[in-house]
Amino acid sequence: MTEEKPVRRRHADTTRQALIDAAAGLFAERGYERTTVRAIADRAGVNQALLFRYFGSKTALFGEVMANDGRRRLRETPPERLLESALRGLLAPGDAPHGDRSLEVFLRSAGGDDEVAETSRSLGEEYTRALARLTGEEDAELRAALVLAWLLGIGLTRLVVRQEPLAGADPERVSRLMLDASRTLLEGLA
Amino acid sequence: MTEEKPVRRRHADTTRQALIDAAAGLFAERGYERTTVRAIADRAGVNQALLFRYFGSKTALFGEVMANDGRRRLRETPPERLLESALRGLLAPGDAPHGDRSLEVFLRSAGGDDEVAETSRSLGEEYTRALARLTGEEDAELRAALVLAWLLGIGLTRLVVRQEPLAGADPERVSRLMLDASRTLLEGLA
DNA sequence: ATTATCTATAGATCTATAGATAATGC
DNA sequence: ATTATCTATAGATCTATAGATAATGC
Repeated sequence: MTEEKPVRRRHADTTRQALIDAAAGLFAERGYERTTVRAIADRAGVNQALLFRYFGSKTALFGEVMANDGRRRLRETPPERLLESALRGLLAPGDAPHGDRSLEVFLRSAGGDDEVAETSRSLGEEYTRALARLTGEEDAELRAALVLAWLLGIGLTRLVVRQEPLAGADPERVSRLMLDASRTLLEGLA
Repeated sequence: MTEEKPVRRRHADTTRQALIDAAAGLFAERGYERTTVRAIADRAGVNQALLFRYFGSKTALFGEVMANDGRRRLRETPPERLLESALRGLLAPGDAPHGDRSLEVFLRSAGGDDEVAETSRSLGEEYTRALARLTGEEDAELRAALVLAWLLGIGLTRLVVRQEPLAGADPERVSRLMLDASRTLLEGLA
């Protein structure tokens, strides 16, 4: 019942980070468009005017979130484990090991704002390049892009649209089916 | 330079259909959220108040569009050609044979309104059931759902996010890679 | 007389800004 | 004195409605 007002020193960097964290969470839960600057500020426990003071605009904050959090998995995961890591992140968002929810943000924000789409596109292209390193086929990038598209489609169906039977399926079974077929595709056996 | 004011009799059914057609086009181009009721009315050449008179609300019009146009491909295409037809529709929206752009609408509207997501979900589940008829595997529906997810992911990457190299890839090559791998998956060989 | 259509506007958002207030550091 | 924070509000949307106007059918 007590107001959870964390003892927050007046410190710009702390506030900035609180806004980034709040935005990252809300963008992942609702997507860019459905998240209001006021909701972000409320979750961060500060006034919404500060969002504009520190980031200038809502789209700029989105870019900051993607630049900060969004590439963590790409940095920390070796390419050969990237696909599995990303897939598990989408199938069981609860137990995310590094808390990179950027693919969720991507999926929930894709349809909207142009500047947002641009930011999302460049993240996707980085994933594609990383996955393309796994295969020596001459059309490596296209095959990698198809595998990434599959990953995104599964996330879209399961998380965003919540469409059965994928939404309720066992993560292990989904992973096995998808990863096996992807490996075949990347290795040029199909 | 002349105003294209089609000679339109005052006829409720005609106006209703004009609104549905205009909405179908705009939803496919921009998605539900980014399409305003005013834009729909303008394209239909009527006043925006009529949209509410005939459909009650913007979400209700969305439902009407999906019910009308959205299931045309499902009705007219035999299951064994459904996947290829839908894929080609997404890869080359220009030469759509029956003008069913409901999957585009689906992709561009997925992240938004809850009622819209509900409508989209049920369309997706119909596709899944149709595709599941192609395989006798015990997990037919899950395999079909994975194939549909792939289709949606390709559409999302190519049409909505416009991410390379998929956005600019040759439709034939994409089709071949995707359909071959899907066939393997549906037939339980993978 | 009926009903299709339009005008005008309410009411609810939402992003962004200008300027006041309050907390820190020298 | 500086700067982090908040108050108050402008200005731009957007959906939806109430009520006036105009075209059709008997």
